[in-house]
This record gives sequence, structure tokens and C-alpha cells, in this order.
Amino acid sequence: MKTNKNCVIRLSRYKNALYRLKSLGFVKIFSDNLADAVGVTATQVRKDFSQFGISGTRKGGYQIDDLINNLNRLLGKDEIHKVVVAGIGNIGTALLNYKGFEKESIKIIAGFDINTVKQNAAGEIPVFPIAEMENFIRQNQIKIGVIAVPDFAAQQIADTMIQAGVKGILNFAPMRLHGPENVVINNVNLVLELENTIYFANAVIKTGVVGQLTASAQPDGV
Amino acid sequence: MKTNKNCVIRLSRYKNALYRLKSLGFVKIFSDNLADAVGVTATQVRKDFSQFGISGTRKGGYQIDDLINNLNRLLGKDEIHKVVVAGIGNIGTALLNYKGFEKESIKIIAGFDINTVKQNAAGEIPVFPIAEMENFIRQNQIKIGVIAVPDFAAQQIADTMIQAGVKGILNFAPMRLHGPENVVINNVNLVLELENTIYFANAVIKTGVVGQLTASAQPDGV
DNA sequence: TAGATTGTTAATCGATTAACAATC
DNA sequence: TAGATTGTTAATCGATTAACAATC
Repeated sequence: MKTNKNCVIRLSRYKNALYRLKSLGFVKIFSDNLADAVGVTATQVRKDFSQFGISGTRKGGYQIDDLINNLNRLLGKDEIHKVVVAGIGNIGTALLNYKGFEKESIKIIAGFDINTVKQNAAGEIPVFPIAEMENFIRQNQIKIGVIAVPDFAAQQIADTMIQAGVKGILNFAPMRLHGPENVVINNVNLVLELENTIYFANAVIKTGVVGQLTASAQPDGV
Repeated sequence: MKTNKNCVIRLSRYKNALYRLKSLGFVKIFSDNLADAVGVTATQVRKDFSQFGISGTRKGGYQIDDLINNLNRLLGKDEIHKVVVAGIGNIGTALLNYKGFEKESIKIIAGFDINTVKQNAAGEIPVFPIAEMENFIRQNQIKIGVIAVPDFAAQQIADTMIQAGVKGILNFAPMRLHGPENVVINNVNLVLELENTIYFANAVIKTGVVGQLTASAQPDGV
């Protein structure tokens, strides 16, 4: 089964929309409703579900609770994912402060920074010297790391993380990181996103034609 | 000509790689070299250039300076793009502090926040009360806005921006924003990116197979 | 039953890649 | 010239969409 990024992001969005619909009192749902809620076609919804082995009933649609359970299982929400963050600048702090991770089974268990001012071993999420990162990752068997350090330091941090056993890296430094085949590196470049927005906005301004902004990582919503 | 997001992002990456190659002393370049530098195929490079009307010489490759000029023109770097940021929390601050916008012809000219502590009309980039945003956008004819406010406030801020004439919005709030057809809305959801990284890292851990993480917004690099 | 909805197969669409003629 | 490189056309690939049989 070919699973691409867009497909997984759709699963996340279905899940989020379903929580919302559930809170509105829905108990079952049709592919049609869910499609409207997420902004895709009903066929897409059924196709995605079918690909992942989720089925409903021919006339009765899908039970929301079953669906949520299935999606959570597929998305790995049945276990807590421990994450460390390297670089406690603005973006690192934003992540440490974000309150919504718990319900996604994500737990940021430590931050690391080279700057002693940022360090705080007693915080709700402790921040340690970057030199301690490798040992920490090993001892806690961390598999996911976020890199939010300046670009010149990013590759070295990535190497250290990988050496210590990390298998997935979310990188905010504006440079491409290299790693072995069996490590997933997801690069998010905020400047490039802004440049892109400007490009397509200008295209609209100049031509009146709506640009094909088919973002891969659009957020969810109903 | 169909221009999709990935294609424009590749143009940005070519440009960045070319600056790098130029600083290394290169004067001309072959599609092959550039492809290696950016991590795509040589055919892709030539195809992209051909689509945008950029041509080289049959045997001599491309002049780097010409190429950079062409790409900058295509990417709209021949004029300054003024941007405002709503919400001066962690992400908003990260953007206001970022020093690399000038060489991309992007200028953040003001921030807006509801919190008086964040406001500072005398700063290098001034931060005004959010109530003043609409007028400011109108008077300065701003076309691009960044939204970094909490999710419950995001749609209202977007509406205000659009009403005042903004044509492109980069949204960091974790919810889908709605707007008219002729406004480009680029949603970047950091939590979803982390979830995604975890998903594919787990797939690697469990199956040993490398996930198809075809991120749309990978950063540049040589 | 008749109508509605799922699940799947086939068709379409778009983007990437391969092949290769043109030509410097 | 011979070899190398561009620019473009055709082939491939994958994802989305349309069509529709199965069936509740």
C-alpha cells in the first residue's frame, strides 16, 4: 500500500472533524457529511477508508466512535510518543507551550539548548544543556526529535540525534538535512511558506486567476 | 501553464542553490549540477525552466547570473513585498526577529497584538493594537498577512485582513480558514507536521520500509 | 420494494521521468 | 567532427475522480 503524506494528513483531518461532529451530537456519519466537513470528495473519503481497511455499513454509513478508534489506531495514538526539542528559541518555545499535544498522544519530555539562560531542569518540561541530549535520548529511548536551532548547527544536532537512535526528525532550520535512508526527515521552512504565499497572492492580483495552492499540510476543520 | 506549489518551491530552491554555487565561484552551470545541488533530476530542472521560458545554450548550460535574474523576476523579487503579522506570540516573534527576509525582498512592516505588553510603536518593527490593523493595511496597501493568533480568533482576523484588501494569508492557527476565491490562504499546521513525522517514523521502525515522505515544502540546500 | 449508501473498478488527470532529436 | 547538453515529446506513474454494482 502506497501511503503518501497527503493521505496520512487526511486521516488526521478526518479524525479531528469527527471529534467535532461527535461533540455536536452525531453518532453515525456518511462519507458525504465527512467529506463536506473536511473539504474533500465523498469518494476520496471512502477510498481512503477502504485503503486502510476501514468499513462502514452499506446503508447506515459509519459509526463515529468506531471510526475514531480506527483512525487513532492507524495514526498510532494508542501509545504515547515521546519527543525532544533541540533549540528553545521562539519556535522551540511555541512547541513547549502548546497544550494540544496530550490529546494527540504526543508528549514533549525535554528541551535542549546551548544557552544556560534557557536551561531549566525543574520546569514542567525541563530544558537541559545540549551536551546532555545524546545520553538523554538513549536512556529514554526517544525516537522523535524536533530541530529548532540556527541553520549552521542543525546538521550536527541531527547527526547526534540519529546516532542516539532517533528515527524521525521535524526540522525547522532553513536548510536541507541529510540522514540515512531509514530516518524520516520532515523539513518545514517557514520562510519558504511565506515566499510561496506571496507568489500565489501576486498571481491572483496580477491575473485574477486563483493559484493552485494545493498545500500538503492544510489544517483540519469543519 | 499549470503552476503548482511544488513547482514554485523548486524555483525558490534553484535560486538559493545558485546563490550558493555562485559564491563558490561558478559562472555557468549545467542542469545536471543544479539537479544534484537541489536533489531533483536534471530533466526536472530543464522541464521547469522550459515551462517558465528560461533557456540556456545547447552545449554551454546556463549562465548563473542570468538564471538568478530570471528566477528572481519570476518569483517577484524585483519589488518589495510588505507583510503584516497578527499575533506576536512565539511564532509571530520568530518571524519579526528573522533576519533573512530582506534578501528575499520581503519586509515585515508591522505586527499587531491585542496584548498591550506586546505593543511597541517605537520598535524596529512596530507592534500596534490589533484594532488598528484594518486601517493600517488599507493605508499602506498591504497585500500579505500572517496569522499567528490563537485558533478561536483566527477567522475573525482573516476576515478583517481580507476586508482591508489582503490577497494572501499565511495561517499558523490550527484550523482551516475560509475566504473568498480570490484570496490565497496557505495553512501551515505545526502540530500536524509533527504528527506526520511520527507516523512515518513509526512506519519505518515497524516495517523497516522508508515512508514516502514527499514533503511539499522542503527547504533548499546544496 | 425503492431509494440511498458503500466499496471497488475503470477512467481521468496531472506530474514526473525517459527517450531522443536538435545543436553547439 | 565527436561528444555533450539542451529542449521537447512520449511514456510512465500515482493520485484523484467518476461510474456503478452490491446491498442494506
